[in-house]
Amino acid sequence: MPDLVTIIKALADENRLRAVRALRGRELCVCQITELLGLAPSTVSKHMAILKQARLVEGRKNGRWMHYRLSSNDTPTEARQVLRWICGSPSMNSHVQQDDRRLKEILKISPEEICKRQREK
Amino acid sequence: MPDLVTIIKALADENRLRAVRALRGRELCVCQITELLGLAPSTVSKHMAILKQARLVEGRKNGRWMHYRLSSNDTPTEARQVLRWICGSPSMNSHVQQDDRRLKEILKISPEEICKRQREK
DNA sequence: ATTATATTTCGACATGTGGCGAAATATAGG
DNA sequence: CCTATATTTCGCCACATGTCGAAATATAAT
Repeated sequence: MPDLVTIIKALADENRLRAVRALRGRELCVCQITELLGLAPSTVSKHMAILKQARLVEGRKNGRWMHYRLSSNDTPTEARQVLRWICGSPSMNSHVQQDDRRLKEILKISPEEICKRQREK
Repeated sequence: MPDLVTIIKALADENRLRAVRALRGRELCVCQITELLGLAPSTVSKHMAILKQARLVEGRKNGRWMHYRLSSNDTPTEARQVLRWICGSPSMNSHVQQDDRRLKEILKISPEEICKRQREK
């Protein structure tokens, strides 16, 4: 249903690309992505909605937490191809290596702890 | 040199996508693309400049005519992959089939004739 | 040289987009 | 039921982007 332009527009933003890349091989909840990108939760929520509308990611609600993952079966062929392309692309942008490192740290602590810290700021 | 975001942003526009698709397997001059897209020449020129900066197309000047083609050797790997993807994607947008038809008509007449007609409007 | 003309650059404008904070929503836990 | 809280929606703002027409540029033709 979402055509090629919708998919490409969804990916034509640095932060959304970083989010997509962070979702390789795992689910992340909004607060984790927020922590990685350093944006307001409302902004991250909007970004994820755009990715979801393009069928690039899927959401799964678990209690108060919303988990996002790269979409799999449901995905149009175009989207799946481009996801492989983006996740495989080594020189995506200047954040790649730093994001990988930061994400490793983020995954060490629980989402609860992340939210708590974010509240305190 | 142009990173992934630059390339994707260059493609995140309906008219630029149509232009790229029209360039499969052939060169086109600005007036031909202008005729296809139905935009002002200055607008088309700007679009082509954006595609060129992302190294998705190359320009060749021949007299007063500027010919654009999909870039080949010079292209970064990312760009070449995504070009294949876009040109191969069947359900790109609602214009695909109509564009293919119109382009066939446009190629029948000479660029000189196209420019003449455009001047008269 | 002067004129014609294909393209690009420039200036202006309307619209789209990314960002935040505040308010709304939904759910867990007392 | 009431409070706490993770996320989303809404309203707003600054800035980017697509578009055009006019002016500038470069080249062909007379």
